[in-house]
Amino acid sequence: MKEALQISPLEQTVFYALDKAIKSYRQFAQRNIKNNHLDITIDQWLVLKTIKDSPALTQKEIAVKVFKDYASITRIIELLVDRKFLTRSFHSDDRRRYKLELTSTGKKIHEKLVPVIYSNRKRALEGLADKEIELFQHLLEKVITNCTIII
Amino acid sequence: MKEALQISPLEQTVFYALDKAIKSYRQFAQRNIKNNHLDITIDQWLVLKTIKDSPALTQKEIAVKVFKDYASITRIIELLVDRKFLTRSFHSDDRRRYKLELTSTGKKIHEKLVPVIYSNRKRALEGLADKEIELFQHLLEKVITNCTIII
DNA sequence: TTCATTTAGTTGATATATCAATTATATTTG
DNA sequence: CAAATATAATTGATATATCAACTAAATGAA
Repeated sequence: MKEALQISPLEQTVFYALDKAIKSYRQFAQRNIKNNHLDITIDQWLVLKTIKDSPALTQKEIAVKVFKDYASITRIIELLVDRKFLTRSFHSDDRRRYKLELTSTGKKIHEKLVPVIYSNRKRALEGLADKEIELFQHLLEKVITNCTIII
Repeated sequence: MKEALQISPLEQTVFYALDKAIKSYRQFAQRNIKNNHLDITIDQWLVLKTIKDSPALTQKEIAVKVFKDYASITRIIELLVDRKFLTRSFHSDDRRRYKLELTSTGKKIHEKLVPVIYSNRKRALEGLADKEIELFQHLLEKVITNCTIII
């Protein structure tokens, strides 16, 4: 009996669930941010937070850290500057680089976002035991490794 | 002792790993598609496959099935038609709808993609036991549920 | 010191995501 | 039947992802 290579229905595949899970979380998180009258996207928040935590990073290093493309970082930073959350000035040592600093508005919105993000994460993981969360993270990292191996 | 609400470093959060996992998989899968000289995006493939499996769906139903926005489906279908993978004609019963059909080129590329996708999924899950995959899926669905609850 | 190379970042083109507004057709209701 | 409403799909605007080509500054070697 010959068997054709079968692709299972989308709904049954892990990667469909993976895609759906991160999208659901993003929609959920963005909705909560909006409901708190904070006008910023999740990706902008990620970059803002990264700069706050590590002000000395280059844009490339930021990109690696948040797992985004260099070009995306350029554009997100542009928007953050437009929205007055960031200032960009030349770096004293290396004129190819920029010095990025949060404005007081930037610091304020960061501060207001912290509890929202915190609660988002908590609610999204509700009902999972600590052990399960640990395992979850482990499984995700396994997939990341599998997909990143250079052959 | 007062304790500030602490947001852990990105690298340690589940949602960072979740985002990174699906992005890694997508990059991995897209690279393999390209290496097999198949010129199609993953999202286009998803929509093409869905139409092949369920030719009677409306675009809205397709959107729900692949967890994408209606507008995105319109545009992806537009591209699939441009690339001659699909034909679009009016539906006989309801003139608001379209009848979508794979062309022979569309069927061919679908057929060629099946083993590639199959191998992508397999390789991305290498080293995970069946039980672990099951649990993985279960955890993902839990997150999806948590983020989807309407309050 | 000059030229090649590397590094930091930008820009353009195309694909996708999201939200809101809009069009065209069907359906329901008074 | 006519008006109101619902449904299928599109369109415009803006944000992000990806890839390739490009600019400018720094570094390194001859």
